[in-house]
Amino acid sequence: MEDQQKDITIYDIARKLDLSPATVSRGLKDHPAIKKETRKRIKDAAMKMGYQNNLFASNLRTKKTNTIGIIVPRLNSYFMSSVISGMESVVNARGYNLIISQSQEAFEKEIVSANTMFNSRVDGLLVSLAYDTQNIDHYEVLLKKKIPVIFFDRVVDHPRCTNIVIDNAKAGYDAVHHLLEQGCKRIVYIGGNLKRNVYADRLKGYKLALAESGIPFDESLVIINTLNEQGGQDAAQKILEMKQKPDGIFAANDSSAVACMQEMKAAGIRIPTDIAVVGFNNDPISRIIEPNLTTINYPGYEMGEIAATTLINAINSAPGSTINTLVLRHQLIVRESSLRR
Amino acid sequence: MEDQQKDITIYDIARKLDLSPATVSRGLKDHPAIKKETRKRIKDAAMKMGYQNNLFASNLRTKKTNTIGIIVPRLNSYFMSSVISGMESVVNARGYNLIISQSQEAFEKEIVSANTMFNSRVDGLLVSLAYDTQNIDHYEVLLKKKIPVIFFDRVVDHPRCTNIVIDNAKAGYDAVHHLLEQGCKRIVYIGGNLKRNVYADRLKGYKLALAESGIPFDESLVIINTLNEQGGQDAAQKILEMKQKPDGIFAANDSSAVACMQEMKAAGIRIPTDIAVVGFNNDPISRIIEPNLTTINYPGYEMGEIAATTLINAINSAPGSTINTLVLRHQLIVRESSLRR
DNA sequence: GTGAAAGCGCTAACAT
DNA sequence: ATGTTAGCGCTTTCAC
Repeated sequence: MEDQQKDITIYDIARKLDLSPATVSRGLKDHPAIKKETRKRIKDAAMKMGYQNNLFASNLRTKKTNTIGIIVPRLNSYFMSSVISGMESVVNARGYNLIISQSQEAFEKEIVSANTMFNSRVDGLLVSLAYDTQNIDHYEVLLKKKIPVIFFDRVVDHPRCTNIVIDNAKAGYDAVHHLLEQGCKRIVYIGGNLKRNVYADRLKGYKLALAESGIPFDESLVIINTLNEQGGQDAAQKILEMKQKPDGIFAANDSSAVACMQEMKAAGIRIPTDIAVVGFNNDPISRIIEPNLTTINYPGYEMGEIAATTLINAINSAPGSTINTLVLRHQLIVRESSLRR
Repeated sequence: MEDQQKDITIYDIARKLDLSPATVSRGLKDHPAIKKETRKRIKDAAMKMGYQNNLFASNLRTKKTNTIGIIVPRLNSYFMSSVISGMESVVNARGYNLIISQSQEAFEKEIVSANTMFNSRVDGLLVSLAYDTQNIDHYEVLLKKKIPVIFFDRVVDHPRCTNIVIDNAKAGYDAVHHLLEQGCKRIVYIGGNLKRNVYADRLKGYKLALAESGIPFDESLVIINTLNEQGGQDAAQKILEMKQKPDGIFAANDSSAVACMQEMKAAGIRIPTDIAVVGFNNDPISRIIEPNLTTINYPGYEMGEIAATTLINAINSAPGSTINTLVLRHQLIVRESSLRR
């Protein structure tokens, strides 16, 4: 009997304390117009009676939800977990809730997720685009209502959205420049859909580094796929079948780099002697594979923190945030997989 | 000007169609009492006017939120991502939303998360306990309101909660039995806090397998720590310092097993010749480490699906769900790290 | 410093 | 088959 009781409301507290609901509401919120002592009485009573703020009622009134949405391609990478972790830490500290949705790397599902977020009336949205997202019309409905949308990692230019990224072109350049320094002449790039800035920009860096060394760009050395384990294996297959063997690989993520290395090792290729390899992300697996994988450190946790902070600032300041792009620092981490001298 | 317009409500639709708000509300919900044709008119108008259901208003009325909460220790493991993925798939299909919170393996933070979930008025809660959670009093407030709570993986017995697990004792037995078959005589167990069923039960299985082979249990072969990378390294250190070297290791997760292997390899120990190793979870890293790690396959995705389905059933059927424990199938996967004959 | 009253948008019991 | 009405619990303007 004593479970399933009705919820305590501010009316119950008001009655008990012989105050008006309005005063109770104010007292609970530490409104300065209420006497300190009254405030204390109210809070004590609320505590004792097991009062619990009804978010739906207040959201209905105030039209703020204190909820932030996140749409990511997938949760299952070390990078993404770090990002989410960073977001959670700032969001919680600022009193917001988080709802997370996975697009499963699919455009269609991303649209559904965006609508769900809209219907849940999130105060703001953090997005990393799916692999094959074609356009971002599905975010217009939020933007039209001045709900800020911030893109991170896999971003797209939009006049009203801030982007949080690393300098992918520079990172790609750093990776390939390093391979060239190690004496590589024929370097394969394994990347994802070039619609995604991260893969396109890393390719730009690749090209720039080659150009700088006077090496002509060779289309046939660019392999595009989904960059998962299967993708890495497929890439290895392609490389093994090349008539003119490459001597370096720059892969746009560590999972594909590792899968590719395993396949090549199984085929008797020595790394780095025959082929030097550089990955991307500094995933823990880069320190498990043998030889340990040279990679680009990607500050996921910090990216999450910054994206969330920027979003909350945008939510709380009326005018369209003026920051266009925020670029975090990356770093080449050299390990054995690429060391040839 | 045309952005930031006021939301369209059922009143707007009612006025436009010369109907009552009640009829519109019913029409939108496909209430059978409304003429098919009227329903269509209502829906068309809603679509055209850009109507969007206000969840707060309906939640306030109905006291159902269509939201399910998840509390997990951490998001950053392959296992957890798989579980969440499985949950998301069924939850979405059934029209529920998901809110996810990480306890960061800390009791204190788990309490906060539980309260947040309660305040968000989730319809049900899926929980895997933090490393050092002492008791589950913080879920009583939900249970008292008949909000179903289901534990998965790291569970605890409670008369009103269903548990979704694998048979950890049997899995531990399988792992150790396999090591014994391979000729191991002194087997180390690396596990986590024995307050957690998963680690306690795996230890039980370990003991049982030893007992069966007539090998006396040796307390000094049990290493308890946090099972992360650091934990694995620490365990390796301890093992290297043992006067009487063990010839087998059963680690309660793959990350610690892998970190331990790396440390031992660096110290010149040969695996499996000097020491055979078995891990737990079938994390992708088990196929990256060399030699590939023998492990227990843990069906994370399925566990997520089943936990979510069970929860939704509990939400929709008034009486206390009668299922107490649901046990999924596990499987020993033998790879090179343990093969000595 | 506190109270009265209206209304956020929706639903459901009760009419008709 | 549709309409009337009341109310979910909270916030906030205006009054005192």
